[in-house]
Amino acid sequence: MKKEQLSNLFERFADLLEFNGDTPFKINAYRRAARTLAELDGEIEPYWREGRLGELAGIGKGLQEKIEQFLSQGRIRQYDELLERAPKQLFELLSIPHFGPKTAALAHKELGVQTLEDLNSALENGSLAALPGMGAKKIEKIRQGLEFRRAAEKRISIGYALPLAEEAVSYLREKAGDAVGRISPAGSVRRVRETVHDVDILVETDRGLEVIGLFTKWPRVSRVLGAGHTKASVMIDDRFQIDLRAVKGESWGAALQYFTGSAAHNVRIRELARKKGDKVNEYGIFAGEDRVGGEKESDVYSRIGMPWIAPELREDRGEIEAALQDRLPDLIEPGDIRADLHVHSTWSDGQLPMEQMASHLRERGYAYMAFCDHSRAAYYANGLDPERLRRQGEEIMSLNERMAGFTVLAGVEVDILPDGKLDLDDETLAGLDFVIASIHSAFNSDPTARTLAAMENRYVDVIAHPTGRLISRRGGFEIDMERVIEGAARTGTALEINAYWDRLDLSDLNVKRAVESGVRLAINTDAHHPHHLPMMALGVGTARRGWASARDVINTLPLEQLRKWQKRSR
DNA sequence: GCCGTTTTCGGCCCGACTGTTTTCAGTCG
Repeated sequence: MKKEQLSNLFERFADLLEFNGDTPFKINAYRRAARTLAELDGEIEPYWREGRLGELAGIGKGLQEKIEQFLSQGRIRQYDELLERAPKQLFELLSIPHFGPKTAALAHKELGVQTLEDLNSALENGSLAALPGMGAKKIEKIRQGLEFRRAAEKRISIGYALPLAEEAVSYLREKAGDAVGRISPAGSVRRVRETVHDVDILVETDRGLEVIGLFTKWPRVSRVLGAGHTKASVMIDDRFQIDLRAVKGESWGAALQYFTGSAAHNVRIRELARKKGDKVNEYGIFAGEDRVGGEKESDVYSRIGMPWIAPELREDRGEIEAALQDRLPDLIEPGDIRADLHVHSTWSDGQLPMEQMASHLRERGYAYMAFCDHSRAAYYANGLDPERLRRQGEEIMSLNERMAGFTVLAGVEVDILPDGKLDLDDETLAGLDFVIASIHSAFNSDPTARTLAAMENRYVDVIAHPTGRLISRRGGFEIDMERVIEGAARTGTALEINAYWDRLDLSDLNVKRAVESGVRLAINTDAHHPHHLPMMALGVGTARRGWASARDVINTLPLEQLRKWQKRSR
């Protein structure tokens, strides 16, 4: 993917410029262009061929020329020249906390530091400490930063971060009592990004020092990195950072808006405010010296003439334009979900028998659910053949007689085989209430064609985890999502947002594409244990990040309407 | 390097914290 290569190239270009002490605005221009490219719908080449590169946000004459150079020659001369003169591992060095471009340039110029190993030596032999401006504490921070960089290579899943944030909020609410008012997660956790690098919590209080003191004594805190009267940073399990910020009530809304981000969204918001002659910062909205708002988050938006924007949309992916034109989507809410349509039991690799599992789902307030255990090709998961499926169906019938006001559908997660056929015949599928199809093997045998073939089957209601990615382990198979979305729209098959923390598949961007094409979605937990059921919130969050409404999602439908929606009844 | 209903030049979001600075630079979010 050329656009991804270019996006990475521009990010590194910005690092190089920063290392060389170039102007910050120029550096930002490169980073903005990198972002535009990363989030571009479709390929970059057509823009080049049709001379439309200049239409892209933040791509002017100079960057256009660089993109053309890259696309025609595979490289950018100026970049190569900068790279030539920079330390060998510049990008690795710059990723070390507290070791920024200025310090890197100094260490390179004075000590010839080229690599992480060089830096380690310069720390060990005291030569870095001997440089001007390098005191003992700064050296210690860099040493810890280097250690941290080696330990924490990857980001943390939202599946871990969101519950942790909620736990921190509960702790504060309980311990701080009437010292605190409103408390909320902020940052990428509040935006429900699939991975985050820390958790931000905002608390309303007039007694900052006291509340922050309490927070640093939370038993889950393993280390306090810093604590003042407006902010504390702590580590959980020595590997995960939480930042707490204390603000006064009059600033609550402005602060919540500011600390929720994203950075790109906030830059746009502040620009708009400035054009109206206002100044927005984390303390409020100001016209000259006068405070004109900031107590409520919506103040920030209403002041610049737009409705409040849901946190999940705040990525500068068109939400600001939509808000200005009053065409923000009517986003799906957690309470819209009436069913979980992808749940496993001990009939395959689930950990609880159906009756217990079904009780947990009913307790969550759903009206119905579907057991979709694996089919026989998933032998590792004790997959079901037609005979065992028939017996499971009988058990579900008797289960339904005992479950008042709650319906259990007999379903299956049928494997899409390497040749594109399904692992069960149509007669068996016709005997079930609900059918999910998915790829679990042979990821390299044309997953696009196999998925398209599966969608042609009139009994297949949903394609589960369409890209097969595991966020912490693999990127997913090479699937042409554009064609899959077209196929789903044509055949009337839903695509799953698998809410399991390591999948979140479809991703937010793919959800947005699907919604724009009129494809229906199904948000399911793929639960193998009741502990997995709360992850529905991650799926709904991902749907919201993809601009989905309740009407885009089939498991918001009452059961009779779900049945009418199915292909088999059309 | 980008961009324009103040502008084709002169802006570009803005503040906290830390350390080593005796007045501010670097880093971070």
